[in-house]
Amino acid sequence: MVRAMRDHSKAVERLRAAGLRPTRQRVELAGLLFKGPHRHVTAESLHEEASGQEMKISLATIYNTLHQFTHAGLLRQVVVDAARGYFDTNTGDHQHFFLEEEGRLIDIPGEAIAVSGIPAPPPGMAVDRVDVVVRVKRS
Amino acid sequence: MVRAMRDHSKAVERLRAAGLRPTRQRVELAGLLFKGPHRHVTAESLHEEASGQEMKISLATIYNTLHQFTHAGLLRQVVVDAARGYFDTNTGDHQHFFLEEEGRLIDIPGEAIAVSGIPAPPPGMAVDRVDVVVRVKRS
DNA sequence: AAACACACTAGAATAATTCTAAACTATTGA
DNA sequence: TCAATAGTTTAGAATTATTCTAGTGTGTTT
Repeated sequence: MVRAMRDHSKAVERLRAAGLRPTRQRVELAGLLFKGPHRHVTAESLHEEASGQEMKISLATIYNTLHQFTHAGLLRQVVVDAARGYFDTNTGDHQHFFLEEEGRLIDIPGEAIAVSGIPAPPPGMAVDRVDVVVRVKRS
Repeated sequence: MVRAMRDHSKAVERLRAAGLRPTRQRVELAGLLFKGPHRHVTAESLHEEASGQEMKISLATIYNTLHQFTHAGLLRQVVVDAARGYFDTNTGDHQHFFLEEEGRLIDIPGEAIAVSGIPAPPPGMAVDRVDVVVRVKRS
């Protein structure tokens, strides 16, 4: 009970800090996403997970929420596969292995990897973010 | 006429070398894709271009052909944006700037950029390819 | 507790892509 | 040269992921 309260209020705080109203749906999804270790989800996978835990949240809300969380910097979107957006709870500096056959992502810590020699962006443009995807296959 | 013949037979050679039958559609698309300097296309953009030049090629064939060319190593697919696959005629070692507002790609030469410190892939897996996308925005 | 702005939802709509099955065409070998 | 055949193209339907719409519900502020 105490524990449940703590988790819940942590999610509420997190949402408030991000300028998002702590609605029931957002709090529940934040619970799933940020309770444990970092993870990668798709809208569909998160929706199934929530439904499996008797949370009543529409798929449209999952999409909205994932994008809102992303805008707020709580998630980061990783694009590896046309037509499938993965959202990562780890927004820190890191990159990914992408297992092509399985469609699965594995983190590569930011300290491990370095990209050097990026040319100056076109005039008037600034680097927003550098994504590295290391595609791997069964050998 | 002589020139046209030469271009045409180069495309045919290229396709034969890749193990693809030089059908009318494939030859025409190869003409568009490989005639000039390297370029980035989507299925839709290539279809419009072909249609604009009175080539009668269905969109389904454009999709098939882009994927066949990609398997054959004639193109490389760049994934930057969920739900939009860009195909690049430059299959050599290079990376991309992605202009987020415009949805446009700009090449970064392979010599310029270097990725170091990639950890060993999971056991039984081998690196297929490393993609770097430098996302830029108006500053 | 009322009022307001914002959020949620089901279901329709959209967009990109893939599938299907019938019609066509390049290649092969007689 | 001309079938046979194996691979290719096509229109249109189907699928998949995602976004939109507009009506209902809820958190916040006073």
